[in-house]
Amino acid sequence: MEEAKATSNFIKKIIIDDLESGKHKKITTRFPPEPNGYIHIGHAKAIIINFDLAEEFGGKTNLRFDDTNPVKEDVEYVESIMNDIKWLGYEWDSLHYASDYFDEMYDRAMILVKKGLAYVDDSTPEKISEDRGTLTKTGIENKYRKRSIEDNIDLFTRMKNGEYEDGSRVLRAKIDMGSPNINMRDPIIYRIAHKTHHQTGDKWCIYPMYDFAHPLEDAIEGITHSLCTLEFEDHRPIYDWFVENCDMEAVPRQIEFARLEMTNTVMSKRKLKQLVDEKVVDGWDDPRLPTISGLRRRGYTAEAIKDFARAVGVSKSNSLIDSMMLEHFVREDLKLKSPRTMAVINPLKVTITNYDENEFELLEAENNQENKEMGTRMIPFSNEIYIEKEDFIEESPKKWKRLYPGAEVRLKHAYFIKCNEVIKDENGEIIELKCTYDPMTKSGSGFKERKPNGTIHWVEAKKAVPAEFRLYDSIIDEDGELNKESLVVTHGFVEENMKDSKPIDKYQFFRHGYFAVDSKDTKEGRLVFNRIVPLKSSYRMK
RNA sequence: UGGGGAUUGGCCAAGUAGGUUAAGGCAACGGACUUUGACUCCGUGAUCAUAGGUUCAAAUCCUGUAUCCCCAGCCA
Repeated sequence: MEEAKATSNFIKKIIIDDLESGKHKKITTRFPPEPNGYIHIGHAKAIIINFDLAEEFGGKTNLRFDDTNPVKEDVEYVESIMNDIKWLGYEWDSLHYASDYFDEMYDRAMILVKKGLAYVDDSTPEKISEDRGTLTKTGIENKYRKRSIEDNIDLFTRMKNGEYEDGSRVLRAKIDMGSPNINMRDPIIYRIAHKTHHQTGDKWCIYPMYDFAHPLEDAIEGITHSLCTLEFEDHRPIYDWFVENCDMEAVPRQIEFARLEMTNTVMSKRKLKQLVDEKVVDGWDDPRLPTISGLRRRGYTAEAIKDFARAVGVSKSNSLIDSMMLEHFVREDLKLKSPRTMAVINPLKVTITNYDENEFELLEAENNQENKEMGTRMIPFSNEIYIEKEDFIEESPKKWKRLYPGAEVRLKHAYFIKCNEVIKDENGEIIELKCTYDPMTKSGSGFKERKPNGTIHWVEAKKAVPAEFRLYDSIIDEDGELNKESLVVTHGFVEENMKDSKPIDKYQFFRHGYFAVDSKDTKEGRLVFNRIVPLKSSYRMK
């Protein structure tokens, strides 16, 4: 499709400025996830912005795992993140780990110590917090702040050598305890954690904090434009302070933008992890989650996600995107790519009384009327078929365009049928319809003498293949509570020729929307379909 | 009684060295078409948070006010 590149935005203007002024010849961006969970569509937005920007201006983009806190991280996550980025269709210029720079970071911290710009603080966490002051109360300097450079060199070296307990000491930057920006009140730059790191093993027992590590990582890699989300605006002064005082040659520039928020879903890693850990969902790739792996399993395409992110744009205002927008781009992308096929997700048996029960015929059906290149297929027809329960009603409302007693409708790709008799069980449930068909009305015959009361889909009963259908709804409702009906499962039938469908194959089922074969639960002889998105307003009665 | 951001139609979002009827997308609502109530096609909405000011002229400049978001992890 003719999607527009990201609309013009403030980040582009900054880049163009920096390029035109000669500040940079090439730009370099980076995507710096912490490997502490699976990435979601919000991360995808950041990935797309970073890669698209670099591509548009002839630069490059690095992937860097910001693994400065071994307590929360795991290799499982680094693998899933790489996999998801590739699936989105991006290739990073080079791969890095913040932990690759631990030696250099330590040396740079020592530069700070030697300049008298960092000190070892022996205070308890509680004391540090107390001395930091509050939003309206200024912070106060403690006695450790006055330690000599020699003592600090010695103490910091011992910290690194593992002579102290976790939490007993920290290294702090000496900036300004009286700053109105709390983040500048002598931020902690190293903490002690005797914990095995997933990349560096037991080499280190002190780990750098984000505020210190991130600007150095960017500078070391020669990142020119370091994009992050709005909550880091307050951190920009620290970012610049470390780049300058650690004598970094390269001077990266931090630019903040609003994170993606969407209606009816959960976009916080913490909450997603909770849903996974408490087994409320199937795993990080549950089709109801906005994780990349969940969206992929559900059947969303990378193209659709990219088109969506580009359409949403980039700005600095906190916004809540209507998830209808995402659904739109998924339908748009699938429209010409997926075959239209018939599936009955809530079957009602129909016997065609004037069709010979020993007879059998094959009808030609187009795979996609909007994309003739997809060709045609042959589908069986006989005296026994299934139609959708919802397509029959005993008392027809005014604008009902489907079947009811006495009415005639077209079976898609086949004949007109007319309902003559309704069969119910002892509970009054409709279990079968007796209909007659009109051979004159065969699809493609050009029959025009009568107009049917609509067109409905069906599958031939004797050869139909059983399948399970999973219909998803928002994981949370309007009140932000967990939606207990976020998954509805039904059992029905699909066309015979779909029995060899492969996981992730996508189809449009008439009136029900787009479906993908589930990649986890579809096994030999068992077909499971995830509904990707419903068709727009498909069942609404005007 | 701190600091940093934001505020353009229901949801996003262009537009900011002031100057014709304030782009576009999503949603909604009409109508046409239709062998999917889909698709497609046509049509419909804002004076730019608010109050003043500067100007021949302001969403764009100035001043005040309101509302929302972020910051007091040895998380990122």
